[in-house]
Amino acid sequence: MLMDPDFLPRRRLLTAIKNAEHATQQVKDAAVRAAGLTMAQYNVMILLTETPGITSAELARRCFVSPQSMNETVAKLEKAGLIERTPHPLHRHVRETVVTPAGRILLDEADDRVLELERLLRDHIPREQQEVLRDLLATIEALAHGRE
Amino acid sequence: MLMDPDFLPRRRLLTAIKNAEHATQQVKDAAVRAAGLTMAQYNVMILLTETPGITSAELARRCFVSPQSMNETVAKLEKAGLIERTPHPLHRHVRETVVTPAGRILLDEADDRVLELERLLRDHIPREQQEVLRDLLATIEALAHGRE
DNA sequence: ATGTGATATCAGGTTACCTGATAAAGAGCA
DNA sequence: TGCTCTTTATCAGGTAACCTGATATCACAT
Repeated sequence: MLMDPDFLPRRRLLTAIKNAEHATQQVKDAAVRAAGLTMAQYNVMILLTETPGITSAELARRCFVSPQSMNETVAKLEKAGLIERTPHPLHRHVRETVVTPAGRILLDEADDRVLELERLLRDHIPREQQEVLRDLLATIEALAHGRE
Repeated sequence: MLMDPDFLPRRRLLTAIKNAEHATQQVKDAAVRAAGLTMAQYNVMILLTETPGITSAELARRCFVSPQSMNETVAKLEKAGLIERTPHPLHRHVRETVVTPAGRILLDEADDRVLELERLLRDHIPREQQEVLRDLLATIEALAHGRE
């Protein structure tokens, strides 16, 4: 059963995306782990830095994981004192989540190393190409989400 | 502690890559799971289709995982009858791995659905842009691998 | 013949997911 | 008021995919 050679795995956009992501993920993982965090924890804290005070349920939605899964990550971060969860003034069983100063220190340590990679990429890719890449990846993300 | 707004998470190439990969991965995962395979199994079988007869150790190297980890995946595929491992004629404790006809059927079933996504992407991205994207992602992969 | 290196594989452990089941509280409505 | 619907949070149990460490085996070069 012959396959169109233009659709062989090594010619696929999906393969190129997976490979690039996997390679960058490995570097990020080492950076994050060096600060004593896991990737899941790092991702949550990054989100909390951008939009402080969101709930665990909201974090789950933004990360496209189940609330239960996010709850696990958040519970571990809380026990480690890296985030704080305070009851919402109106809706008391809802808990607003923020990064603590201690968490911020670890996050910065991890993110500094991640940013080294980001800068490396930008130093090797012309600015206009960076825009093209961002656009293409956003298009792809949207197309994929439309398939779920 | 203020951050250069151009390096905020939502402006990062690394974020764009992660998001696109995650979205496509979800679709692929559903496709693969519908055929009764896991992503790890699918990836191994795809590699075996491109280069039949390679060893578990070689598969591990190409997937950037430990030999032990790959051994697990391969053992499960073998037990399910989806791959076959025959002793190398010269080096008898080395086992050459190939996809069985039964495995091929499941793989094709999974890959048909994955190719639907690949085609969707290509239908929405001009051909020249596809080349640009492949090049950029290959560059990024190489840069990241250089950092390990 | 002997040590080096590669392959294979067992054992044990972690992380990040998942589904299912509950509890608790606010929101909308009869 | 009381009742149902939805959302949030969380416990319990389970799985896939990784990891490190320890062994056994065998080819090969010194």
